[in-house]
Amino acid sequence: MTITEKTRLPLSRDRVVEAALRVMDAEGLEAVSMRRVARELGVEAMSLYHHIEDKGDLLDGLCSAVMRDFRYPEDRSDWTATARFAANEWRRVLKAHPNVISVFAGRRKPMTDVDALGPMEFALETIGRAGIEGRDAVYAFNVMGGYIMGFVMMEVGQMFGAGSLDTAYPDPAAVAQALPADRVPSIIAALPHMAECDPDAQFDFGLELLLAGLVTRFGSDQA
Amino acid sequence: MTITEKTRLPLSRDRVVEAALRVMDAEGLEAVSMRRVARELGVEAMSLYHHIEDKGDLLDGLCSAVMRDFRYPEDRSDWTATARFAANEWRRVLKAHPNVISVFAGRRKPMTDVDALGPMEFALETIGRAGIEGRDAVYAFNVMGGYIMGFVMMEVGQMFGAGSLDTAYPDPAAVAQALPADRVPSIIAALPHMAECDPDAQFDFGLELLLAGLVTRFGSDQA
DNA sequence: AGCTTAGGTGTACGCCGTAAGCCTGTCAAC
DNA sequence: GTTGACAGGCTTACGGCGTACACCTAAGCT
Repeated sequence: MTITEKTRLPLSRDRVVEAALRVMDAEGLEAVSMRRVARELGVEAMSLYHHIEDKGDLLDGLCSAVMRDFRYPEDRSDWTATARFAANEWRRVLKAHPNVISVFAGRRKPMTDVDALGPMEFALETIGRAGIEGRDAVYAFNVMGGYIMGFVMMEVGQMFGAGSLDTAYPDPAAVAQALPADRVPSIIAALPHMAECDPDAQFDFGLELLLAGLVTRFGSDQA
Repeated sequence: MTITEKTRLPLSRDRVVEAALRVMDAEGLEAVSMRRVARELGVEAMSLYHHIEDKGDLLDGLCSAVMRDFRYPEDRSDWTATARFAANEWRRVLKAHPNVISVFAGRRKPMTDVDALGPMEFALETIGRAGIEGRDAVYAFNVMGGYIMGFVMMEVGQMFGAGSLDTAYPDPAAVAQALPADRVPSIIAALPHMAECDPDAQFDFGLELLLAGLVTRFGSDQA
């Protein structure tokens, strides 16, 4: 189909997903509706269905698009360094689109898109390079993956008081105000430290704990 | 208000939240609408607004209700045992309502309900008993909490092929079918092990890694 | 020239959250 | 005992949602 006198780019699955990503980043996940995404493209809602199955398919596309930003290192000689890199990269792509974690959380089926699976393949490959195989590899993957996903989820959600991103931490004093002071003394005591903590350092802290645990459990041979 | 001739229980926030929980467990999160919950109670949608602020408030109530199932141990003498207990309990309450993890993931503000905060208070208290204080306590909490949340999220989502719950694992052969075989060899190799793995054992595996890491980092005094 | 088809549009249906107002039964104040 | 406030139900209505279905147009074939 040639471009009409309006000189409008033709739609495509990628363009639709990109537009949805923009809407999600700018206005939140609940703003991602067929009509809103279509408007973003100067088009009617029903036109999107020529390029995606349905809304679920669009959300799957969002997950894949986010994962496609994952960068792979050239040097993979040291597996712990590679694992560190992968973990940080995973967190980076998730935090680049803070609302996408809700989409992942809402999924009830395995991914099949090869773009979305690339990072997982890379992670398993790295685990294999560490000499961790079979059942142990799955253990290692789920432990690391769970940690990363959960950490980001708590981080972007400011779920238990500690947030990050560009939105500042909630003021500890204000949060404490909203709490029944005598019932949750340990939380109150922790609040100021939540505000002052560097989330990157926290993430690294747990990451090193897990990596060290994996190393002592499985040795540290490289390939 | 006395009970009318229809002998219907009066509504209350707790009854509304309970009904919503039932709907969510039976029909999924997207079925939790004002009208559906009202129908569950034999009532009209607008009646709910006399007991909850709005839908967001209802979802907050779901989170609190789930956390209220958290059981606390009597014996807290050994802090690692207590931490293990708390982690397992946290996972248990989340898995008892597999869709609630999406609600948590969608939250963008700290919790203030004391019922929902009880487990967090308990966790921080336990961490304190381990002699971990201040900034370190926040680190430990976020690391453990992130791990638990993320593990459950991946577990109930069957996100990367490995699921659990009563729904059986996806057949590894069938999943492999849907994959571009040559592009993701490590995933293909891991699939059968995902199917055969015990998720409880996986969870414990990572949990022990983290606990051991915390112990070596901070010593193991008890209180 | 005529056919197929890809890719856009418009209309319509049954959901959704919720604002606004109404109706009735309870209960405290008089 | 009457009255007035009000708690807690109900009804209606509005705008937005996902999407089924029918339609239109123009490109690319034979």
